[in-house]
Amino acid sequence: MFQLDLKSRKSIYEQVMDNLKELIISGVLKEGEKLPSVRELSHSLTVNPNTVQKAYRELERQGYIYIVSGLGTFVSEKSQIQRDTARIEAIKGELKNCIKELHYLGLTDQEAKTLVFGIFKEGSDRK
Amino acid sequence: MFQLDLKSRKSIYEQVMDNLKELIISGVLKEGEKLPSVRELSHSLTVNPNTVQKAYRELERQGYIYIVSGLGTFVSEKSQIQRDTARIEAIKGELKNCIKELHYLGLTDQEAKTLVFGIFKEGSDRK
Amino acid sequence: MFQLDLKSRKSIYEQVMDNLKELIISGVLKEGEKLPSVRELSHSLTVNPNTVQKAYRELERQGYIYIVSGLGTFVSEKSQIQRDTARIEAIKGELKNCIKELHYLGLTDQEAKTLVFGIFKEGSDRK
Amino acid sequence: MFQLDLKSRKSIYEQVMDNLKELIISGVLKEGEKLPSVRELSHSLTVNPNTVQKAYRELERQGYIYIVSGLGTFVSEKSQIQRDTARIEAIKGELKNCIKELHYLGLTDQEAKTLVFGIFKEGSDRK
DNA sequence: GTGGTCTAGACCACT
DNA sequence: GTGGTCTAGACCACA
Repeated sequence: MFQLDLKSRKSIYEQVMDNLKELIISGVLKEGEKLPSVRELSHSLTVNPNTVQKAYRELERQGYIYIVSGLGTFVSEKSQIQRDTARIEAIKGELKNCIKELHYLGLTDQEAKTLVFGIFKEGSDRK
Repeated sequence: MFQLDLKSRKSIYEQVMDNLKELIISGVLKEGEKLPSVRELSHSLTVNPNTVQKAYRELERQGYIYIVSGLGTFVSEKSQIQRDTARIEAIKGELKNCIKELHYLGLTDQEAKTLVFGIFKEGSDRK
Repeated sequence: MFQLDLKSRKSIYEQVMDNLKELIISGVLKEGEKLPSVRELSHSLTVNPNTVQKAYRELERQGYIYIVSGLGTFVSEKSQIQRDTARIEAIKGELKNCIKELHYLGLTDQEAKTLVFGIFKEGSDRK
Repeated sequence: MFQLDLKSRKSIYEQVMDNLKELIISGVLKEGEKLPSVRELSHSLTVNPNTVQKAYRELERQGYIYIVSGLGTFVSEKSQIQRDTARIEAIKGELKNCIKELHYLGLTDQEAKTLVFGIFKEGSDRK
């Protein structure tokens, strides 16, 4: 389904969440579709089931999926996904800091913009 | 000098780092200027000296300050940091993660771009 | 696993680092192999866990090991370290200092060269 | 007389020692010649007198100079300089470790030798 | 005075 | 169980 990077500093459950989010947002996992069971996924990732469960629970909290006890876990309708504006603001803050730091490191405004654009470009190329 | 948010999810030493970096980048702390000693700062923040030291050491590793044992800690010359391509790459990575996360949060590519642009615009307005 | 010399002028965490590096380089600890946990090693060395952790973190920074929070610490693949030109430069610096010091100690350039050659010779003999 | 690098991790008194040693070994400071007084040198280096004094004391211990109370400090006869064989062995150990590490980093024996030679070459070029 | 190392112990998040 | 952070101290070498 996807791969984890143990060497990353990100915790494993976060990586699982991020990967699943990506699959949902990109439409690979469609609305209403059933996710693999905790056991299945934990086995295929060779990861502790608790870790997968934590990822599922957090994704449910954020509205991406819903868990039906005894039946399985399913992708929510798009409209269910809450826009976590607080989180968005936090990220905006981080972005600001990064850009400020780029300036401090000697990049011109233009260079910084080019760098950021490059990231968007990479992203859309990959798709 | 600045305030910490003990309730934040960010660890204290990271907050110390970010605050100091901010002060350096914004020019409040000038090149060559002496930072408060580990003990001073730890006292004024009512935080353990080890915590401040950890922040100082990491900032030194990133090139923002240099530590002279027995003398004190000083802001590096900008020229020391510039051309630090490794650091720029690291920031690029952070930016990537931020942008990825915006997508996760449901923003379209276009919305994310607009948000990032806004940051650049704010920056140039402020000047 | 190994022994520390508390009387040494080297700090404990450096001794831990050097010993582990030696074990990794010599192949006693193989790629991917799990290192003892911080607590285990600190206990078996009768040393504070923080001290071991410091050694582990520095070794991670240098690329020799990688740390997975909650899982353990593992020896990096060699390929991760190779081509680490920054590290090579750092070693070159150390070598320079050593050679400078030999000169300080009164060895002529020729004597120093002979000594260094001897090391290469030993190495190839041992093979 | 010479310059210090505060950003170096070497302690200042060690830098003073090393510089003076270099001047003595290279013959710039000749046998019997008077060294600058602690005050003079500490002033010209803008350094704490205690620091210079510590360097002088240590150099005396190693036989490079001798201190005559009330008169000044002088360069020893060459024959006085003790060959600190223990120290030489220690350095040899460090060199061994460095070279081992170079091998581990993927350098061939030949590449390592070339690198080490380069250092000797630089040194003699500078003279 | 400065930073550097270390101990003994605590609490936390993650696996 | 794992590592990560933090506190409240202590002692050291250096300036």
